Amino acid sequence: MTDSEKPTLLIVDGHSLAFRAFYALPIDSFVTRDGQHTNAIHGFISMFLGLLAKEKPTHVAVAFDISRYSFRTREYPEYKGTRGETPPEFVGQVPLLQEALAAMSVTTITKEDYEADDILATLASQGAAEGMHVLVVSGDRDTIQLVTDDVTLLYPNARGVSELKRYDPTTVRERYGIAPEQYPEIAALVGETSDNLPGIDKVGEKTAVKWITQYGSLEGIWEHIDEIGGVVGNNLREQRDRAERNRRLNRLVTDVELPVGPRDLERRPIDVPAVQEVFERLQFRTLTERVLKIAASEGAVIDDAPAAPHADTPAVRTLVDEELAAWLRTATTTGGDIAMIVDAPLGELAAIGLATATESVQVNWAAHRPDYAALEQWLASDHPKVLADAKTAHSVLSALDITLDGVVWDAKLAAWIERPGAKSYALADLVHSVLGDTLPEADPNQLVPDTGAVSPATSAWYLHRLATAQRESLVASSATVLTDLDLPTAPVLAAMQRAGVAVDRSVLEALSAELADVAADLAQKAFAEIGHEVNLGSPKQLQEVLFEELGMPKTRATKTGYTTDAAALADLQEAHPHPFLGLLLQHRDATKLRQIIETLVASIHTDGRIRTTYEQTGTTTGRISSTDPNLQNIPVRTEVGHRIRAAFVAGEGYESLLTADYSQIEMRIMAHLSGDEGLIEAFRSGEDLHRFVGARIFSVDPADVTPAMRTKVKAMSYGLAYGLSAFGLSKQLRIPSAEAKQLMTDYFARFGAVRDYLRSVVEQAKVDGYTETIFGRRRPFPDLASPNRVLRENAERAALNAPIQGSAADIMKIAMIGVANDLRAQSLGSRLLLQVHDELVLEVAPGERESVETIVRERMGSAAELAVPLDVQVGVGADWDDAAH
DNA sequence: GCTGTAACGTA
DNA sequence: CGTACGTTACAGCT
Repeated sequence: MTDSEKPTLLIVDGHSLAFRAFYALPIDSFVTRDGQHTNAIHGFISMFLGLLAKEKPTHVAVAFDISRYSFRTREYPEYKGTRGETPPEFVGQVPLLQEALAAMSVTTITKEDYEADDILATLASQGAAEGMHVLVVSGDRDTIQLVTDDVTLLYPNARGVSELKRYDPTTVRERYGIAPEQYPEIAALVGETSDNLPGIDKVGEKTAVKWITQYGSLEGIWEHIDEIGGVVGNNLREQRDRAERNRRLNRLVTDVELPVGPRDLERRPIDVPAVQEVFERLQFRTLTERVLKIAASEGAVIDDAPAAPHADTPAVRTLVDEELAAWLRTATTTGGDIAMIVDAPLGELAAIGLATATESVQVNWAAHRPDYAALEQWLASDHPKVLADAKTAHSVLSALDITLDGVVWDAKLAAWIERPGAKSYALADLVHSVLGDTLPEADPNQLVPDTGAVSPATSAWYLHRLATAQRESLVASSATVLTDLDLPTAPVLAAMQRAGVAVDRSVLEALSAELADVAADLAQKAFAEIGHEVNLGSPKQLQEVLFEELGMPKTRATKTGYTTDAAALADLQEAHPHPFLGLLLQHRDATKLRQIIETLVASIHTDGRIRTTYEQTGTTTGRISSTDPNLQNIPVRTEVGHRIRAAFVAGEGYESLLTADYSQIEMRIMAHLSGDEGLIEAFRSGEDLHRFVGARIFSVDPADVTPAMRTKVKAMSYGLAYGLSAFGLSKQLRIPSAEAKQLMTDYFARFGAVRDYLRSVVEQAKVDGYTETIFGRRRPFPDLASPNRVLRENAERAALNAPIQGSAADIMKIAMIGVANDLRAQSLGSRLLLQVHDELVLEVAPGERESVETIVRERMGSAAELAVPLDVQVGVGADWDDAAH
């Protein structure tokens, strides 16, 4: 019989692999709607399916421990005694995993008084004896002893369970320098911390391997025990019983009495309905598909009817004219919210789906049909409406001059507020994760995009159910954030997107051409310095030039080599000056700016305006982001930056641009939240912040604070809210780390409450699992409990920043809502155009400058009542640069 | 054509 | 070993 004809028996230690998966996968990304954690199940099943596909076993079983007590704990009660409590999130996943395996027709085996590894050992030896090839999957090193020519061990590496390392006799010898059956003898001498089995003092792997190699076995060592000298020799003689006890405990039992033998474990067809039921409950989607795929390839019959919409989905009626008016009359008078899907595939309204809890109707939009009066009236009314994406609905409808009011819920915003940072807030994904129903999705490859997808009316019906579930589960503070902050912000953003901002194309084009010349010139000079051409935009080619040809010292490592970023090049220039470096930096600068300008020019609409899209659910902190193009990162710090901003102008029919920004809003929030008397006084005094703080820290008069001192204080202050370390501060300021440390010490000596506050934020977040802004916006931080130090410390810095950045974002939203309301209430023609986190840009209609300035100052200044004033800087000018102060 | 990485623009 | 974003070119993949 050749190897490929041999039956293959796959046996898995369920507990140890599930536990590995538990720590490998983010716990918060795998939770069902009723709070059941599933990350261990998901990770295990995913790994298991991979094994089935790759190894194609003919026989399969998964073994589980029954409890942590076995014959080993009876012999040695401290066995595995160092292991802490099982995490509560892991508890409960094991029975569900066993259910899932049962549905997949996989035999699970347990045995009272034995550990799973003993079951593996027994089945492995029986399987090998019956001529099978055996694959043992376990995260316990003791299973190395099972490896033979017929038994291969698959052992998870440090990265979790996605990759398994294969151990056959050769690889065991390569790794440990001994034969597999000798491994437990090594382990007995060295001990096993995770099992609470101390070994011989001062004996590590090296010594143990040396002795076993020299004397063949533990028995051999005992025979020559008096020949071994030194301290380790003494230790060995004194602690011999430890090694002998360890060896008794780590010997796996190969004759456990089991209800099944290897031949009984032949793979059986997957129970498709059972898999669908269990996986549905676990809210697994991609895994279900993977299992069903396997089932299909094995010939199982699958119910491939179109993904079953919920059994109670009401029939869809398409309404027009009087029918529509009548339906709306009834639906609005019967009370209750109406869910609405605004279907606009290419940004243009195609249909509207409406639903109550029991009915769903559809209005197919046809241009120039006159009879939408009842619908439009209803849309503009305050009858409560539930949406899936309010901002888009406002955009689409306002383009048709249709007013939308009465929006009381937005499923997308609600889902984001509950869980910022989630992968998707698309309706189908929310319906799946919250309700457990699978909405058929449109096939993006199909020419007619709608085919296969549910109708807007049915979507609306699902939306109704989704919103009902969300309203029950969303905590009160989050519901307030939705109602008071984000729902009213949506129409403001929609209007800003629609307005766009006028730009002077010729200014941008001239600047672009100028920069192109500069860049070409710099490139030629740079090439001359090194004697050949090179793609200056390719980090890879640059590394070749810098580190090979020019022989410069290596910089900080990246994944693909060594960094060539601006900071590193500046460092290189100091240590190893070379004209190429300066030319390269200038070239980078010129091409980057030119590229930004080109992107802007390419996005100018025919009316001379640029329109961005604001993402209201794109951040974890509560900020808004801007895409396509991003108008929140237009250069400003350099001379060219100012010239770019000068190209943003007031459009036709408007007299100027007005900019209004909060000065040092994050520092003010820190002063408020920390209650630091010194910082509060700094802001109340009206003195320049950094001068005031510098005077305190360096014990001088404010007038005597030098520019150098001010720079340091400024970097320190700003860095605080980001979790800056002394190391980072010294790096940024290019000062010795001792000086940076001293600076931090002096800072906190004067402003200690700030440090106390930042610490308390992290402490509280560790207790609660989330942070909160002044207005109650939450951000979860699962990684604060991570055993991985890098992950945990990253989370700590993000956590101390979140309430500060998030509160600033909340304040700006309140201000925007207020400004937009006042402009409308006073019937002004001026309008909001841009938001850049702490800055607003408005387009001022003729004669409205003073009114607009008053509104903006008032609304921004009073958006929150803090312990310190909110300072607003206003400027007006013909263009964005001119308007900045 | 898609995806990951490095680099860099803003608050 | 400083938070939050989005965009680009390059490089390597399918």
